Amino acid sequence: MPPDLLSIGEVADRAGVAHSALRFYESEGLISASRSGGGQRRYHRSTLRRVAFIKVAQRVGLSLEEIRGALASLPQSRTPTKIDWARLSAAWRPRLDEQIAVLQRLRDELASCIGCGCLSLGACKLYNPGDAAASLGTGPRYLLSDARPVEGGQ
Amino acid sequence: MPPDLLSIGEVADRAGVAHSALRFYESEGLISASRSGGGQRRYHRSTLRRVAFIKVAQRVGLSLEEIRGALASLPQSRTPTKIDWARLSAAWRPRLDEQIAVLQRLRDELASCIGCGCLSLGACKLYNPGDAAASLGTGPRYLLSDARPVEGGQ
DNA sequence: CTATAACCTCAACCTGACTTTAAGTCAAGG
DNA sequence: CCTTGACTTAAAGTCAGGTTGAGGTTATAG
Repeated sequence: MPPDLLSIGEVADRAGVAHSALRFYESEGLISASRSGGGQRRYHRSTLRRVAFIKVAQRVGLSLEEIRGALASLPQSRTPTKIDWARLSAAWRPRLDEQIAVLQRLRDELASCIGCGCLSLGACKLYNPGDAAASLGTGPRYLLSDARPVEGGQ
Repeated sequence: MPPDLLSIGEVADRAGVAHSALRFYESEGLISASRSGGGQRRYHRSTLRRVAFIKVAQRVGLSLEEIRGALASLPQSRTPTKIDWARLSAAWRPRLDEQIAVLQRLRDELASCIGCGCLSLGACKLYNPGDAAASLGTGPRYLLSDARPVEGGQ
């Protein structure tokens, strides 16, 4: 194996994603790889960080398409630096703030609604369509499973 | 039309959901309807509240399966009262609290990570797998679109 | 009585993020 | 050389939460 190049199995193990996911990311233009003589994928070490970025971005709620856009804004001419990555992830902050605010609003509405006992289509804010921030997306929701205790700030 | 019974179009209009969604909910056992002589659906008025409940529960992040479970705990012998509905939705509060806490933790980790500049697979909490509360689910995410301003508590 | 709007069923399709399967190839140890 | 595990491709499958379409029926206004 050429120096400093990783097989798909190594990247999968180290980054904690499935082989199939790496191939899928490649097909979606999120990562890339050179090939060995026999046609096997060989990843640059920086791919590890790229994949890690993808995973964190997903936690924040970005779609793969948005992540692709973010990754495309990285410099192509050189391996991205810490500063490049920090710039990208700093952009997530307002997004998280907004997600939190949406949930807090919902919680508050729920509290006042249970308090007043209305729960009616006409009068109740909860039933008010128009807050299109409603959906948390389709698909399986493991949102609340296995949430880690706070265990003290970093 | 028999008194106090609603057609699917009326329910769809008043509850703000598509006809197809109502049929789908019925197929999933979330709502039910009697039939007219010609086989058209006739909904009891309480179906409006039931559908409203489904929509709010979805905002909170419950799957249709969970919602079906919650609805199944309602009394079958009588039309549910405000108190019945309030009891169900009160159970959402801790769930929302937890969702908010998860996002706040993520935001805090992000902040410290940008501050320290690490963003590395080994050292960075952000890249730490094990917080399985990661996913917000697959599918389209309109989480942040059209978030309503707070406009004063109810 | 007729036009037409509203309704019916059933099957197929959609999105997103992957995983699974089938059938075959490559790499490394013994 | 042979075996075994890691790898290759392409296509199909999965899940949730519906939507869309075809082909046909019912309800109601005029």
